[in-house]
Amino acid sequence: MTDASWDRSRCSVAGTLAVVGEKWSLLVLREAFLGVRRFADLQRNLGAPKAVLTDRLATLVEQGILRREPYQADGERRRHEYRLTPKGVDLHPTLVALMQWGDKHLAEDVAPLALEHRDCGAPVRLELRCDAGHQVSGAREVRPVPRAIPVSPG
Amino acid sequence: MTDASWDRSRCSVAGTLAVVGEKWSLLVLREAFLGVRRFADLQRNLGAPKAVLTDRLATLVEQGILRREPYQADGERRRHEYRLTPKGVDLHPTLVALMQWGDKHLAEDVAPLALEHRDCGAPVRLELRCDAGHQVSGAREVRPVPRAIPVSPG
DNA sequence: CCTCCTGGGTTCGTAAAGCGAACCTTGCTC
DNA sequence: GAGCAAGGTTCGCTTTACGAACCCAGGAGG
Repeated sequence: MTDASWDRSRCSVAGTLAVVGEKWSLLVLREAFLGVRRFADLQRNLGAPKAVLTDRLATLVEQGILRREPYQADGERRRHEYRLTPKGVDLHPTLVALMQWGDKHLAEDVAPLALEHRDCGAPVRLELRCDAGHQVSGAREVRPVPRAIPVSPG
Repeated sequence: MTDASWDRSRCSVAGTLAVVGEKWSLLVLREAFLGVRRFADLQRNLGAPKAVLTDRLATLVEQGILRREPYQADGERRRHEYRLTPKGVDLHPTLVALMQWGDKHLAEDVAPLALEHRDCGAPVRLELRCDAGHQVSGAREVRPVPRAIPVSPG
């Protein structure tokens, strides 16, 4: 029972999923990180229904994860594109985490997309570290500590 | 157009989301990482409908993320509990990433759950690093490099 | 023995979300 | 002024989520 004694209703995992946990949301953000910004390109790359995509984009804009910016291509009408805000950029590790898991457990041959450090070209990966500088090798080395509104102690 | 030129259908992000992207799946895993293993506890903590929970658990077991293990409590009937497999444990960074984002962007006062290094008690966080040992400060320092089946070059 | 209780489900009917196809609108080119 | 394309909206259908009710096994208690 010990580990159940904190208030799930304000859990950050749940909160984040409430914002980006719907179908397509994270895939839209994947595209955003790949530099895709226009509705039609998103729609083509994702294969999502337009209505759903419209709705997801609106939600992400509303949440401050994307922003809608006007742009003007040569000899074309004024349109707008969707770009990541800093708040959206902060979701990068989440996507990397999902990608790394898929690369390890789903890839049939080789990972379809590599991430490399722009400065040195070396492959990039996510790591857990503590503030004392130790690398944390796995989940078992991490202790979750509830902070808010503990169940009234006996 | 450059960044759109690889095969999304085998994207690891999409693949991972296909496995754990449904509603409740990641929250079930959150509970698993907190040590919750029994159906009734999961149901109580999550507030998910039983039918959905049953279905998610079955999917996660099928996918090799959880395993169903028999156990026997004192003076009770033989039941089974759900435990993370190594494949499931590998989803830890994903949950940490979601949590960190929520802690930063949704928390009203203080993060409801802290993670600390079991050995030294220091707070733990996710970091991007390259194999050359550099810390990668943000998404902009990462270059995505498609590897599979590029569009036939002109 | 019969009933209650509890964990772990299944079965329902309804409400919401996702879906593809069709349609609309704006403003460009021809 | 016809055609086209981006970026949507609308529509009807299918799938999924939902909560409430029910079921089943087995130990406890009378």
